[in-house]
Amino acid sequence: MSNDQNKNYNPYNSFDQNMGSQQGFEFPLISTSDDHVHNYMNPFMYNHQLQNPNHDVLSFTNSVHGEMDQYNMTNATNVFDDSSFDRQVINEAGFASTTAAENPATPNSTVSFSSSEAGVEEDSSKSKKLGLDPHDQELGDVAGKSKKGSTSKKKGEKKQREARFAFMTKSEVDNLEDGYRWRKYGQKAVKNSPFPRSYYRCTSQKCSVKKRIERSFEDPSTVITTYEGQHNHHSPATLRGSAAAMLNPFPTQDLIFPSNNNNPVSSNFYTQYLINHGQQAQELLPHQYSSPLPNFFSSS
DNA sequence: CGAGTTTGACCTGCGC
DNA sequence: GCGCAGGTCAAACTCG
Repeated sequence: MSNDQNKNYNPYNSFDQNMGSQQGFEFPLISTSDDHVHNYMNPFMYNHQLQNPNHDVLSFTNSVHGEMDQYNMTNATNVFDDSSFDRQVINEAGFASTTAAENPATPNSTVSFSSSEAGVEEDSSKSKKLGLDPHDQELGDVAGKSKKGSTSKKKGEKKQREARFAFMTKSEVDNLEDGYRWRKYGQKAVKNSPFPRSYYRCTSQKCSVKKRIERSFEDPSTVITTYEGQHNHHSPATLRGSAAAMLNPFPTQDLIFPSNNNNPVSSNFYTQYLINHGQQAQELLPHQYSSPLPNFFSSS
């Protein structure tokens, strides 16, 4: 994909054309019309993950770095204000991400969405255009590199990226409770945004999971959280008896997914999950999202 | 006193 | 090569 093409690339278009119809699902949020602009790849990720368990999940929600226009996501605020959108917990999106991260078939994960699939470029320079940064090519080197400049990466070696998953929540609180303990290790001002980006690492030893939290400059009430890597341990909250935290590595509060009143099933992750697992859909409160337990949540 | 946060310096990659 | 931006380090600091 050329730069110009990349610039105008809309993942929703691509998915709609290349993936959605093939898989027999309807995802009403995958739309490029101004009235249905969504910064959620989650149903995409979810469905894609079901069909392609070997693929990592990436989200385009990194495109907050002044690049939203490229994806026609400028109406994010309207999305959140739209009463036709449901609010659901992250479970489904979470396991969609974690499936790839924990799938033993992918010891060294690679970028999932090639241009032939969804138009996501693996090339680091193009990734940057998408709001992805080249540092994310790195895998496993938790500390990155020493301050002295030494690096575990040999010269010319291509860094590999940890599985990443980003999503947006509408919340006054930046750091959403997700059952894990995090240590903040940095904060940076974000270009073109009045809101800083905070960097967190999982406090558990030998766990390389990181997350970044920043507020959308377009919708200050929206928090963008990006998880990177996979926990190699259970949630500390497990020990405290939090069922939700046991099963869900992602925040359970106020996560927003678009829904479609005309087709609530297709837009409901949980329901879709149940359907795909031959179970009856039912309404659940966030704290009830404890069953079924996706087996890929269990640590190996 | 340990755990977590703050913050300026440093490192790296990329575009020009 | 230089400047910029993102990401990380680590000493100093805060808090319970």
